[in-house]
Amino acid sequence: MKQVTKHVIRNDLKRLFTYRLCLIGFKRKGFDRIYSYNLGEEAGVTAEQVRKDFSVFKIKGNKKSGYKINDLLHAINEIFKYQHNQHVIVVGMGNIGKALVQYKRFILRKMVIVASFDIDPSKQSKRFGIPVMPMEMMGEIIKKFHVKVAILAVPDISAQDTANILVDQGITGILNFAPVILKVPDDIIVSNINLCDELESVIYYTQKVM
Amino acid sequence: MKQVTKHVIRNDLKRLFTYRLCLIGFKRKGFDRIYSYNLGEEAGVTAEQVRKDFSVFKIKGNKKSGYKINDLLHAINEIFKYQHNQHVIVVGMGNIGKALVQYKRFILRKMVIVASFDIDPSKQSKRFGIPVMPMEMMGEIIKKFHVKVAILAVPDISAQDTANILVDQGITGILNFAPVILKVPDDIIVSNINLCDELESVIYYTQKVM
DNA sequence: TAGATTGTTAATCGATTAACAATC
DNA sequence: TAGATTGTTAATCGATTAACAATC
Repeated sequence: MKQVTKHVIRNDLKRLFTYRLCLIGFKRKGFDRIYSYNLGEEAGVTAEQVRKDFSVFKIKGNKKSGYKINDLLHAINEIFKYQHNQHVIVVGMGNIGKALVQYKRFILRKMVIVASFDIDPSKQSKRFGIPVMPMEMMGEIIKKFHVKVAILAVPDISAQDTANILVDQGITGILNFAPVILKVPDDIIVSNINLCDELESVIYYTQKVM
Repeated sequence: MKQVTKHVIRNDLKRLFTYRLCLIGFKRKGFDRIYSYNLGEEAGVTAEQVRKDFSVFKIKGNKKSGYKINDLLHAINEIFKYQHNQHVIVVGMGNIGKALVQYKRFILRKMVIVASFDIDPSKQSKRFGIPVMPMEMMGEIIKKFHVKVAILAVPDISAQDTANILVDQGITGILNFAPVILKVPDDIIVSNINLCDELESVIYYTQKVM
């Protein structure tokens, strides 16, 4: 029943995020329209890739004058509109957890952290804009705020146990910072961020003579 | 001259990190030897993938009795040995920067943060085990500690300017947390971690009926 | 209209998986 | 030895790129 999940961000979705970032940049610089060639160059992909991606997501341009930046931004936001104002919880208030509850950009992207949890009672007294609660209150909060997604930032030894609790309480998506391959039912989405792996990779490539 | 870089973690390298994690787990459970099948199952890939990866990195097993866990761990560590005890700096001491300088796991993986930097003088008085210095001292520290890799955690508006300074000072690898596509010379390694994109992706897939 | 760009289909490229000989 | 597993080559699959007709 429990199964290893693989890594979820599809490449085309990731590129869509990148395009949005670039489009906001172009707009800020005063551009109104854009060609697949310009956007591709900025985003670090080919023009064909850009057109192909838009084609997959049914985003249309104009055969002569390219794409209107506002239309593209609107179309991309439309793809993600159901994700807006979703409630998220953070479990584990160590260094990473604390940073994430205070991370301003989630709000700008309309993702709302409603509560955080930690087993350590001394952390529960502290406040970072949102309350830090004991683990026992998780079920109640998940129900109250219809939370579907949790950020898991507990120590690696307790990661699997905590993930099991989250799934039992109705969480269907986990952004996991613990360096552990979580085993969850296969309808649960897990995405892993391993900061050590990321940093070590960069070091690896800088050391490597290419 | 300046060029957009793409995303650096090669899939096989990423899997190597995953294998290491799994192997440590197996070892802890008392295992001594392992088959490609077991490791694949634990890591969420096929047995063929495991054998292929080991083949690429010239890691040998035994045709009857599989792989010795200690040999595998040793071989994987050998691949990354030149990365050990590399010095790293953190630029930007906001939420993310602060969390990273206090992140214990980097040390366990033999990556050493030697200093951090922030333009805000009020942050420079604070200490998190390592000193927070004014940006002007960056060149000196980079030279003194032979730093090649920087973690970039400044606000998005200053990310490109800061990256330019880093490259000028001799940094060749950047782990970038700012939601910006950095333009750097093409011999510079850039890896991007975009926390909003990661969280939004998880939400996207949980909302999507599949 | 002529030229340039999109949108889509076909070709290519790379990565994963299958097959199987080698061999412990 | 017989059976099982590795290691590598070939086949498949999927993603990216090229080509080009449609069209503004």
